[in-house]
Amino acid sequence: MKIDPKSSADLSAQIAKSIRDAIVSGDLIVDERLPSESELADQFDVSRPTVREALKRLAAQNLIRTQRGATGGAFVRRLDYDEAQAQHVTTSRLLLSMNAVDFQTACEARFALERACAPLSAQRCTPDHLATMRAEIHRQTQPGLSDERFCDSDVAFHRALVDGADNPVLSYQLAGSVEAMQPLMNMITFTQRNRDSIVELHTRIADAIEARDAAAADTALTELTSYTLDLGDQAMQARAARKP
Amino acid sequence: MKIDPKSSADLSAQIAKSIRDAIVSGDLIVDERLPSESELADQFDVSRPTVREALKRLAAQNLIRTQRGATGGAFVRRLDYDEAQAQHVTTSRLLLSMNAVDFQTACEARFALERACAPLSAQRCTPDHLATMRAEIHRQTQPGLSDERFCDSDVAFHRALVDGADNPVLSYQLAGSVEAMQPLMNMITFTQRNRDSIVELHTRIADAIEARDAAAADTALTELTSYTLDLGDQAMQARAARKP
DNA sequence: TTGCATTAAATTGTCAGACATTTAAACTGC
DNA sequence: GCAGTTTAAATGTCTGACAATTTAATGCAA
Repeated sequence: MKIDPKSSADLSAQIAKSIRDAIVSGDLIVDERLPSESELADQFDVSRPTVREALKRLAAQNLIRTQRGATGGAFVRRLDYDEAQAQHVTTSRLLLSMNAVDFQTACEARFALERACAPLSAQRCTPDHLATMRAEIHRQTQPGLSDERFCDSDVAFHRALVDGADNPVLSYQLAGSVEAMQPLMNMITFTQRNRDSIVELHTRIADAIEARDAAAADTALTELTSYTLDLGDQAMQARAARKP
Repeated sequence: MKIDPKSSADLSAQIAKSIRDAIVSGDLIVDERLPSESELADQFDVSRPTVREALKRLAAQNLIRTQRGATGGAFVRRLDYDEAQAQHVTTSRLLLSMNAVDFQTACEARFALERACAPLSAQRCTPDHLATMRAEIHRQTQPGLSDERFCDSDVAFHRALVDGADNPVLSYQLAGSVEAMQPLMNMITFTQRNRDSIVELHTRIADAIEARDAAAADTALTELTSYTLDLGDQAMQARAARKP
């Protein structure tokens, strides 16, 4: 293994890329042990700190894990759904906040994706998922619930809906989208009337899913979309009025 | 700033988390300069190599960029759509390969999501996007096109469809899903008859989008979904027969 | 022979200090 | 005022060392 010496990039970045490529291409398989830091330093003809910086880059991407001790070292790590999803949520949130994505755009994207999995959820949803949805709806009716808790419950409801499609890849993609929007949703003030309307729509969605009625679920989701968009518009206008 | 000394985690991981939290929470804003490595070392009471390992972790997540020279340092980086998307694709691909996600699951997820944006695309698609779709369809009819190139073109076609929805958040989420599936699609051998069928379906989709007919687009996409699933099944069976 | 405590070895984690490289600003001479 | 030079600040890299952790080997006693 050798690194292009005339490349202007950091050595640690080049080394990280080299190892990452080996992992992505399947050249290094899950749980395989990488050479020790000293060996890597020799192979790449750099010092150990440089190798370590490269390994830390990979660790930050959850591509490897390290173990200390005699049989320790760096091992290729199996990326599981939860980790990937957490990464996805973090990245999506940063993307929304750093690029000042407006509420409409994010909301539209979220509900469009959610509608995509509603038919599948109507087909395959288990009693477990339905129970979760009902429980969250009930939580949303409780008096004295803070706006933030209401949003939490809203996310939990929609996660159950998505998970009901029984497709982990879909869940991974969608949960990222739904949870990434939470900070934006948290800017909304939910009046009692708002909550009543949302709870009613959630109930209709749950009923439709339970009845295996994809069309009804789609209709309710569409209404929820426009209702949420309206709420967002009002919140934005209120914000604009406060800070002219 | 100080770090929990009794935590068992790596110092560099703790420092990275501390800085990452500051960025995600908005405490550090885009293009803001972090203290120099020496200053950070003093603040966190660790050595400079340890700080550097932490910074490399953040750099690997595209959260910071570094500049050398007198006015250099580490700066909070604006995460743009392309970068986030590239990250998303990489993560998704690894997730699929490392967890041996089967073709059906990935395919179902992909087309479910794609159907979600077809109505929006039918509403807003520009002549530009349509032209791209037509061009890719034409490319798919060319004789002597390798299976891999055919897949490339397929991805490009669907990207144009997705981008036609004119919602960058949707594009970001979906492109991840579509492109992540490409390695799986590449395992399929496309016969001339297969290609003809796909091209016909693509044409129907493009026609529907051009006619602003969301329902027709949805129908064609549904057919394309089941057709692709069939192709996948055949490919899997062929594989199983070759390697019993 | 078996069981247990001790020791040794390998590996990552951390530190200190040094030098190289790059970049922009300050300075100097004209 | 301008061009070239110097200087200072910052990251990039290297060397060598030591600490902490974990496993394996070793040796001794029952």
